[in-house]
Amino acid sequence: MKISEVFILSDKPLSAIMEQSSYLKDSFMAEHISISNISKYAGQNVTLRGWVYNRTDKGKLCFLLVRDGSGFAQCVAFKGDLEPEVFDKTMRLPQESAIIVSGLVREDQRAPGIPGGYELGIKQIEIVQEAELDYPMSLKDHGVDFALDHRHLWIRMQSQWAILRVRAAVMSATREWLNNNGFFEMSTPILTPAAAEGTTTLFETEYFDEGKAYLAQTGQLYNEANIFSFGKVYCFGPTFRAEKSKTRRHLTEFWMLEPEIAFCDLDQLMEIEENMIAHIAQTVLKECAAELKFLGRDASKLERVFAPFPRMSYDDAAKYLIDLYEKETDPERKALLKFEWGMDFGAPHETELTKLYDQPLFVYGYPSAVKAFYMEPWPDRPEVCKSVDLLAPEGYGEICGGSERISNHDALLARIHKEGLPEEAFKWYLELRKYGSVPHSGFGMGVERVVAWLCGIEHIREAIPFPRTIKRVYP
RNA sequence: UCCUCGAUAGCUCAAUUGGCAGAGCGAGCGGCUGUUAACCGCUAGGUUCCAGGUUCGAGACCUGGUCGAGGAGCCA
Repeated sequence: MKISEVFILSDKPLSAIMEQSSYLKDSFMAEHISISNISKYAGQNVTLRGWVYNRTDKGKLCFLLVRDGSGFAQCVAFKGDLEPEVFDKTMRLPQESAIIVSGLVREDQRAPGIPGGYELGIKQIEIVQEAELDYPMSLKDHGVDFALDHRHLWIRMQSQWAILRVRAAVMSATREWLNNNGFFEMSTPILTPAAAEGTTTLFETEYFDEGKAYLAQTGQLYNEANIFSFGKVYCFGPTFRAEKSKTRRHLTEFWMLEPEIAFCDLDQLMEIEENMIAHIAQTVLKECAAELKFLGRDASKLERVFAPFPRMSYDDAAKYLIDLYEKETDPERKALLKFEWGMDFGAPHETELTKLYDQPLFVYGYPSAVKAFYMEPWPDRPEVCKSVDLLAPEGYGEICGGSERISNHDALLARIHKEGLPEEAFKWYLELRKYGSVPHSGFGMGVERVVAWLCGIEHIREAIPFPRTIKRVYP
């Protein structure tokens, strides 16, 4: 069968497109497939629907790299196989044109793509829309500012496609593990009346006649209410921080997972964290092998991510860091590594600690002074609290932060007073400690940081479809 | 808020001591039956971020500003 026709539909109404599409189906009878499954169709005629990612024409031969959302596949047109006007049109297809292309799938090691190794010999091509010629995102390098200004187009590029597919897998694996382990997803409010930890880092908005409302920077306090009804819960949504942080690890809007568990102490919390993180890493390794390979990620580094993770007390970490600081001779590095007991870790400190292991590292028992007011004090050491941070290897830093919460009413009230927080705002939160209070714990996981770590990318702004930074709310 | 760096063609960048504004990619035209960010030839494409200053002469030097990046602090 040799059918060679080009339909140019861009100026026609949708009904006309539908009509001609169904005509095509009848006339060609090729199954619509996803590129991700192309290897199953070797030797068969199929139809792909997608966009021209790249085109290379070579005289009587034309290669189209077509993407369809599920992957990237090479489609090859030979001049001798097609009507002259069809071949000519194919040769001139601009990047990003939308097409429906049919032909024979064949195995060929030379064929690029994701997954690659298979290509489609074009028999018929339908142009849904011929893209305009001034597509800004050429396949060469781009600067950060230009790329972010064109984020709506940048996400079409292979690297961004791969990263955001990993992100989706991370989110799905996270929910999968929690749902399979007795957790219930609870949506906590995004518009909130007050800060959990002070008001300097909140986005503020007018709320009718009620004064100010603030975009949530955590759902934790609400989840502490939820556990007394559901036992084990999590919230998973956007979180907002108005901090003027300008680093590769910060966004003003990021996605945070926050599990909260009743009858759970710090040790049990760490077990939950390491099992969940290991599940996420192993799922991504399995389901996103092609994406990680494209990104050049060393998969062996992730294969080691199995529970249990190493644990280190803050005291031991501090000892190690102070020793490191004292031995450092380079004045510039010495200034960065400056450390004494009681300080919170900076990024350079985290990096040094994670160099010690090729697994994520738990550091527990931080000084209460550098942590939030609701964290349970260590027994007999009130200057330290039952908190734990999980630091990702290879310098990716803190991916989870959690703690056992104060369950005693009077102890919590005392902390609220000590921090100078308005008692009235925490009335309901304190009330949870009056009716069946139990030891409980929870943590927050920054999705973009986990994605950046798993993908091995430099900056978390690429780990979310439309990043919001201190200098950017467009597009 | 602080420190450091940057802004030149649609994009990525170069331009020696202050002396004619350049290349690659992208776009257009032509050539090529296996390209992997193809290659070869030709064509088009510039308010060198803005304002002022020094100079015979400024992309470069000086002053002020705008925008951006990296980092610190803070945090996930």
